[in-house]
Amino acid sequence: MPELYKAPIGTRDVLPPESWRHRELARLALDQFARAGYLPIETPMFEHTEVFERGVGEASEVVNKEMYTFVDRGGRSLTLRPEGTAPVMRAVLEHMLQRGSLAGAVPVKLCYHAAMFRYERPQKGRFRQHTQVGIEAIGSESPVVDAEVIAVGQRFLAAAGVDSRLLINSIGHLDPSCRLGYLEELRAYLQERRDELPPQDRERAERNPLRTFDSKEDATAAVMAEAPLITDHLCDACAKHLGEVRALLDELGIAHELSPRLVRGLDYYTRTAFEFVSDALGAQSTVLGGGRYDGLSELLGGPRLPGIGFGCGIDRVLLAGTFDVSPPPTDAYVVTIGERATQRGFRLTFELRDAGFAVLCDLAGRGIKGQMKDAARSGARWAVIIGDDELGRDEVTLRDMGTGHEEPVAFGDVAGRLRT
RNA sequence: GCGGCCGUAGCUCAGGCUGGUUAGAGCACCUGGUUGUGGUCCAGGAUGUCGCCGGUUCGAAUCCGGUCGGUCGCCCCA
Repeated sequence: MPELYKAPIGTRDVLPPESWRHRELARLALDQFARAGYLPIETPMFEHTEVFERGVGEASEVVNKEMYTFVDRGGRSLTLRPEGTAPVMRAVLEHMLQRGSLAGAVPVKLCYHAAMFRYERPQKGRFRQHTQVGIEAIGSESPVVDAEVIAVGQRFLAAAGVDSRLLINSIGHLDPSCRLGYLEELRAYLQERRDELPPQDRERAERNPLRTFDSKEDATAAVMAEAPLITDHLCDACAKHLGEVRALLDELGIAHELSPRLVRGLDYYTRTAFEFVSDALGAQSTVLGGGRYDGLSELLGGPRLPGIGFGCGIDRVLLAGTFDVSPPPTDAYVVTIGERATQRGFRLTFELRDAGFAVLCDLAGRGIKGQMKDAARSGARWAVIIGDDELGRDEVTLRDMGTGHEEPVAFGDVAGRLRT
């Protein structure tokens, strides 16, 4: 540890001007979400570890080995949130939002912009701390909610200039007539062709058969190409639900591909699963992903409370998309010569700021030349120059930094002149 | 947790294979030319634990080992 001032592995500082893009992109997201009726919610950065163990699922990779878990001074096991859905559901249950302050709102619609933490090996588009924006709609099973959530995500990505494809699937619900029955069939199939799988995938096939579809091994892909598909084994209700979601997407003209091999890693997902993938991200192709989690509330000990939502990594959106914004322009820079002028100029700086302008002044005791240079560096449109000559006439010299043209302006008229 | 590649000024990089005087360039930065004027130009200037630790050697940025960090991929995910 030779360097004390070095960010921990997998974390990074977002510096200007990139920090400006981050901020504005998050603002764009939250604005769009708000227009669709999703209200901002802030949950703690950490939760009781059990919220994730039970909500996300102890078998999942995320909970298994990727959580930042610590014991606080009171002996409680706490975990920095690795994802946004379980904490939001926990908050909805704790405050009984569906009956309390948001009574009558069915579903309860919430959105967030928050840091997530996962102890993973860093890679392109993947960090141990990253920021997500996301929405959750809790309290309705209607396929219209699914379609709305997906469409809100699609609109956001479009606005952020991300070129992506939408993959959608249904993974059914936990019942022998649906996912459980299918899993049995899939297991039997994998057992039958076990010898054809690479060792790594054999283990996976047993532990989490659905995930075998994700393998990038050619041999495995060949086996999975002929495997039974969940889409063909959904119960009538789940199949109908998926069909209705797709019809609504068609209604909006949102292109999507049925992807029977799309599976999600977190245990709480039921029925609709979807993700938007981009080719611009290397191995981390998912830029926005989500799905329905009708069983989550009960896993947390709550009543039956269906929901659906998505999470979207804004670091990835920035990497994959074309979203860009310019930093706010500087309107004026107050240049002063001499002590009296410095005092008067300092006051003018704040008078102009109070009037709504972006105004800078020297904070380093520079001479006029240094101040002019600083003014140019700041991109200020105007230099407001004040020296003894100006003070004597109760005016300033206003210099147009673009053309170099200068004109005298009375102190009281500066704000008005800047406005033109 | 596993594997490939990489670590030289604030930034982008040369030098390294074939160890040897004060380790370079461009950009950025500072000063002066212009004692009240930037962006151009000219002249000058400052800047590096050559990632870190150890080994080989008379001598290491250069060779070797380890380590830390970055990057890309596996796993998994936003």
